[in-house]
Amino acid sequence: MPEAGNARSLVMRSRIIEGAVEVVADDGVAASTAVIAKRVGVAQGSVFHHFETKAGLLDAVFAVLKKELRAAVIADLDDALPLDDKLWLIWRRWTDWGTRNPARRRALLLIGVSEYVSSQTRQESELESVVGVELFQEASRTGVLRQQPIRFVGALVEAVANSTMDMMALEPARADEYRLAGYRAMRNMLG
Amino acid sequence: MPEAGNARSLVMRSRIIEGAVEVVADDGVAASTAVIAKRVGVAQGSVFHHFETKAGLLDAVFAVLKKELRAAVIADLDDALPLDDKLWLIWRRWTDWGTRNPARRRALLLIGVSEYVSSQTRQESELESVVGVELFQEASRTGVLRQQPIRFVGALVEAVANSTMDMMALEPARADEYRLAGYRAMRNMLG
Amino acid sequence: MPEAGNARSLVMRSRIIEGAVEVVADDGVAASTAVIAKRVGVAQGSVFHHFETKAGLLDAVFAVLKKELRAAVIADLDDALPLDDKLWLIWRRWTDWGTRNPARRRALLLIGVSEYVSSQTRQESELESVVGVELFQEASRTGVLRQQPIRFVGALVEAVANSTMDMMALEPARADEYRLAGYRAMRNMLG
Amino acid sequence: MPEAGNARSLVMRSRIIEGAVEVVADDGVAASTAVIAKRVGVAQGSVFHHFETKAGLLDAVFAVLKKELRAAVIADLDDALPLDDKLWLIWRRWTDWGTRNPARRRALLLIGVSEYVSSQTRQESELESVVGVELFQEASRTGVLRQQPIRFVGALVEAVANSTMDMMALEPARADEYRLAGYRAMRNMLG
DNA sequence: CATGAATGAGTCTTCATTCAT
DNA sequence: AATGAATGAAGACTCATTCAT
Repeated sequence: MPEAGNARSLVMRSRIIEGAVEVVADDGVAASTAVIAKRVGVAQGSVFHHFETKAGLLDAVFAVLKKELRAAVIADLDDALPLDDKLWLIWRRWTDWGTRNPARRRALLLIGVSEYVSSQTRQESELESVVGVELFQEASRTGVLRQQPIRFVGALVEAVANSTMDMMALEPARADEYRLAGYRAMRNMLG
Repeated sequence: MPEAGNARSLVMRSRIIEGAVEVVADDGVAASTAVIAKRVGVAQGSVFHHFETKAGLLDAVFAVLKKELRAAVIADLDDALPLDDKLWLIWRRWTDWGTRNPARRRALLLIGVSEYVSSQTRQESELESVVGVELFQEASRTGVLRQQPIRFVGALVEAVANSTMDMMALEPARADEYRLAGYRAMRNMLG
Repeated sequence: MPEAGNARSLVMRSRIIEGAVEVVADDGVAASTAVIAKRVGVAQGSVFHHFETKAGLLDAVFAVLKKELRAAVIADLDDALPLDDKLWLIWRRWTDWGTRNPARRRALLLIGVSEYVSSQTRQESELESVVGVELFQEASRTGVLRQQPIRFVGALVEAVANSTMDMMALEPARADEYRLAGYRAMRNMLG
Repeated sequence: MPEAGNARSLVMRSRIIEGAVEVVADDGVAASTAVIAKRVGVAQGSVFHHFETKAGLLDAVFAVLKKELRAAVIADLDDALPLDDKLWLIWRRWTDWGTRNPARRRALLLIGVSEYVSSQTRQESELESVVGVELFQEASRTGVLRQQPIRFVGALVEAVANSTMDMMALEPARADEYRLAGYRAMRNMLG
């Protein structure tokens, strides 16, 4: 396991993660490490030079994708904006990310429901999300979900977002319409 | 492969399906057919007398659970009831089923996201759901989701239901509260 | 793992054990299970149908060889015989077994010093040996080893026997001479 | 490969050998070179700057330990001493070395029965032992082992010594007693 | 029909060794 | 000389599936 790792090593680590994203998106989490290695063009053993186990690799993939998604959604959010503008901006970025990175979205979903994510990573990624979710909770403060745990609100919003993105992927021609309908549904749901 | 099958054979088929439900709920879809056979108390080979492949078995499990859930939710629905009463009744039955059959719900979810479900079964189970979903669509006819495909509405409702049941399972002491909050959120979402 | 196992299965189990004996004698305990399977002419997986792990296999080999050696040495020992006649008979049978079964002797030795033998098997095989070792202890009752634990006496006798068999294997032409010299050395050692 | 090597290089070579002793004593000859390197605190690759192969390393370890044991046993032996005094002195030194260096003794034993020792090293170490063994042979000149090859005598003495040291290690409280009993047994054996 | 032994392709993982830096 | 990243050939073990009984 390279502790700090030189530049070349870090590049290789990233390449393996990217390969895993693609392969998992294609074949699910049951995809073999051999296929991942082949996709990246490295030796099988090299995968285990960078990640202790397959679980360690997929855990890292999950963490990376979560962080990436969060960054894409939250980046440079103007605090001065009205809440609704912020929510709509987040929604647009979120669904954009999903539309532009179908493989990443699919990999994130698949790994997320698998047993490959360590509870630590799951916890950390949940914690980091809090900032974004808080805005949705704020929006729900006058609705039927007031007094519900942030976890519940977050789960509901995420569920609606994912269903929306599923539709957008299914009918790209009407993607904009689905995005808006999904947003309004979510907005109404919060109350 | 017993096409129609005598009574004894059908019983065994059911027992294998039930065993698969339990094992998948415990160990995920990666559970081996050998473990399923052992749980049921039959020989490994017997599983393949009733199902051509493991995929065929899990496909059948999925179909059975979907049908069962649908039956539990839709059964004896009094057409004369006001729409909102019908929806609440459905919601209560749905979440009850999930609360009382955590293994079945988990198995249904896990198999549902796996590659073991044939597209035919997926299509059929979607078609069968239509009757129930129509009520939700009807409820959405004046809201932000009016003119959205029934598939979208259905997916949204299902997503909210599942998030609700997740919370109910997480904190059984507050299950009733989550059930109601989830229902209202769903109701608001439809508009 | 076949619980009782039918005749055919038991035969295969024995064949795998015999194959393991040969391969371990040739290549040491580091020999791969694949080579063992190939030597026997069965599929690799079949080895694990009969033995849970490689350790389980070698453990069984050890137990079988120990039991076999013991049987060959102790069988039909006339209690009426004078002690010295008994000891010499045992010695001859022991060294005969070693001479006639070089592979078995080598495998027994190699597995014995490896970490593949479970402590349970080791204990059991030690317990079973007691009967034979008691005679040597009896012979040592007037010598310098009187009052030493039977385990010590047993270890010393076994050590001398093995050194003797090593020499016999090295120079088969003088095997009889080494056998006798070894016996006398052991006899003197006991006192 | 440093042929002669400067001082620093020789030091490192020694450190690697010492690391290998410890690791082999702990984990057996199957221990990986990576673990050895880590124990020493050098890079994996560095091991192979000083030893061509793992076999080469363990071969060297074997030679070093053999030489060390021999030196500890034979050093400054007063030729004027009576034979029996010399033998007892050797015996005490031998068993002392084993008691004080359990890891070294264990490593020596484990490597000795492995396939890592080259036949050349084995031969050389046997040759060097001759000087010590000669004394035992001399002692056996009137006993049942007279006219037996020195190799046989040596093997027998070594076998008894090792069994003795095993017992000493097993019950340190009675170590002195076992040492003496083992010596007398050996002495009687030689005749 | 039921059984469970047998199969062999496939999985994750380890490790001695090489080599660019 | 020293490093440690990269390699790829094995290794132990799993498992869906087949088939003789």
